[in-house]
Amino acid sequence: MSHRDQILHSALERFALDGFLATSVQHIADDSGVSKATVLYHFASKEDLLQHAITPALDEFQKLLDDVGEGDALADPSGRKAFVDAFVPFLITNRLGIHIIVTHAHLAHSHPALIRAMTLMSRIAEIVERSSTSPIDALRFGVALSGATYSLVSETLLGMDKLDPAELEQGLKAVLTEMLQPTSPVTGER
Amino acid sequence: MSHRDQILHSALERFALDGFLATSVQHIADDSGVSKATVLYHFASKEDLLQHAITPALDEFQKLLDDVGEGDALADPSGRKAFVDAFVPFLITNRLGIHIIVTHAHLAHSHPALIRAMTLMSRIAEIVERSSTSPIDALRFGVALSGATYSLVSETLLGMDKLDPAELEQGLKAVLTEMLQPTSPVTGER
DNA sequence: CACAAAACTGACCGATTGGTCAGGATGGCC
DNA sequence: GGCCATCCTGACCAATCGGTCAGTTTTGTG
Repeated sequence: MSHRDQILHSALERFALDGFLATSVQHIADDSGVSKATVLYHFASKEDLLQHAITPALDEFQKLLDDVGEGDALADPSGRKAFVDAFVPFLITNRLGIHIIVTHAHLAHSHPALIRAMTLMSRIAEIVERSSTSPIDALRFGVALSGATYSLVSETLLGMDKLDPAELEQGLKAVLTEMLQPTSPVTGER
Repeated sequence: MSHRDQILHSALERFALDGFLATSVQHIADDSGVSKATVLYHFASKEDLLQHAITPALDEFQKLLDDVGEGDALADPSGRKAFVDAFVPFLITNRLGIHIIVTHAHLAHSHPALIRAMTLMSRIAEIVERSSTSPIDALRFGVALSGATYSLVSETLLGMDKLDPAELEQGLKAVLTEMLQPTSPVTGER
C-alpha cells in the first residue's frame, strides 16, 4: 500500500469517526506513519483530502440516481424493490464515506465536495416527491431511507452490530422493501 | 429576554446549524450583541454552554424513557402507539437540541453532556432489543426511530418543510405507528 | 446618596491549527 | 558516475481559538 493510499485510508477513518474539524492533519500523519508535510505533499489541502475521501461514495450514489432516471421508476412496488436492492449494498460498502456526508451537513456551504453531496441529496428528495402517491407516502419514503442510512452510520448505538453482515443486508432489504409499499396492504389497524 | 437567555438561544441555534466546533464563542457573542467576555461571564466555558443548550432535550428524553419503564411496554401494538404519540412531539419541540445531539456523536467521548446523550441512546436501544419479537423486528424499530429523528433534523434536505407543522406531526405519527407493527402482516416476499 | 454586588468589556495570553518552503534523501535512467 | 524527478521532512509562519483578568459601568438596596 502506497503512502498516498495509506493517508487516504487514515483520513477516511478519522473524518468519519472523529469528524472533519476535530481531525488535524497531524493526526492523519501520525496514523499513516508519515510527517504532516508529507500529507500535504500528496494532497493540496485538508479539504482536498476530504474530497478524495468521499468522492467514491458520491460517484456510486450518482450512478444509483442515474439508474433511477427522470421517470417515476419508484412509483410501483417492483421499481421500489429494485431501488432498495441497489441502495442497501451501496450503504454498506460506503459506510465510512456516507458517515462523513450525513454528519457534516453543516459544512456544506463551504466545501465543494459536500456541496455536491447535498445536491445529490436534493435529487433523491425530488425523486421521492415525484414518485410518491401522497404526502404520507413521501414521508414514509423519507423516513425509511434516512432511517436505513442513519442506522448503519451509527451502528454501534442501535445495537445492530450484533448481526453478521450478510444477515444485516438481507434484513435491511426486507425491512425497507416492506416499508416502501406505496399503498399499505393493510391500513394500520386502530 | 435577558442577555443570558439570548446567549443560550444563539448558542443553541449556532451549534445546531454550524456545528459545535465550527462555532466560536465570538460568533455567539456577535449574534447575541454582547462581547465574548460576557458570554464567558455567564457560562464557565464553551462546553458549559453546550451542556445548557441540550440539557432540556435530554431531560425530556429521559422522562420519555422512564415512562416506558423496565417492562416490555413496547412489545404490543398499543404500547408502541403510545410511545410514538409521545416521541413525535418530543422530536418536534426539541428539534434544535436533538439536531446537536445526533450530529455530534464524534465528540461523545470528551463532553459530559454528550456522554449523557449517548447513554440515553443506549437505553432506548436496549428497550428496543428487549421488546422486539425478532431481529427483523428490532431492525425495523431502529430504522423507524432513527428515520423519524433524522428526517426532522435535516428537514430542508428531504423536502418535508413543505408540510405545515400540524400535518407533519400527524403524518409522522401515522407513518411510525404503521411501521412499528411488531409482526409483519405479510411476511416479506422473496 | 452611598456602597456593594452583578454585569460587562478590551486587552492580552498560550496553544493549536493549516499551510509554506528550502533542502535532504531516494531511485530509475543515460 | 552524473542527472533529474519524485518523495519526504523539520522548521517556520500567520491566524484563530478558548479562556483570563484588571478594571469600568450598571443595578439594586439600605
